[in-house]
Amino acid sequence: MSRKYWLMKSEPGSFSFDDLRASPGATTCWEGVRNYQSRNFMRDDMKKGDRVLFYHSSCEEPGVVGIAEVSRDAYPDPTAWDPKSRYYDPKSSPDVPVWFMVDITCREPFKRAVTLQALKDAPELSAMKVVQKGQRLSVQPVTQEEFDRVCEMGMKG
DNA sequence: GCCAACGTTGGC
DNA sequence: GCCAACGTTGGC
Repeated sequence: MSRKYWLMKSEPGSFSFDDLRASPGATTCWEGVRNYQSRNFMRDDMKKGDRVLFYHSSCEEPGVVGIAEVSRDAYPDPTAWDPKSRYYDPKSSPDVPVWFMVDITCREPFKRAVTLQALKDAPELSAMKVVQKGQRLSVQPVTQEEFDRVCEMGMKG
């Protein structure tokens, strides 16, 4: 089974790529996704070893800032059944979990962020969901070609 | 802060 | 099953 490629959004004000690097083992659980399509991608299609473009959203300069890797297959998100969590959702329970998460681990920061504008300016990336208007998925698939191209852009001096 | 686009909810 | 109301996302 071949490796797959993803883009995952995070607001740097709540969890940035630097936060990921500073986490124990440079690893975090991707808690709090409460969208069915994004959940399905994580639960059904993401596998350990898949590569991730880490994207900063809702910030001064939105864009891809580094590479991460899926380090654990999907498992139930326990914040969904914690009434004190901001991600609490009474639809989910330990017996019948509704929401799932994966773990991701930092691989490599980009030398230079690949801004949303730069993504939009690259004709070969025009099919990426992140450049399309009204596309709000926080977890989205990208092709290997798109992944490689974004890495190239982020790694050039 | 604004607002367009989208997803979810709930009345009917 | 329809659809209006509402909440959220996220760029600007």
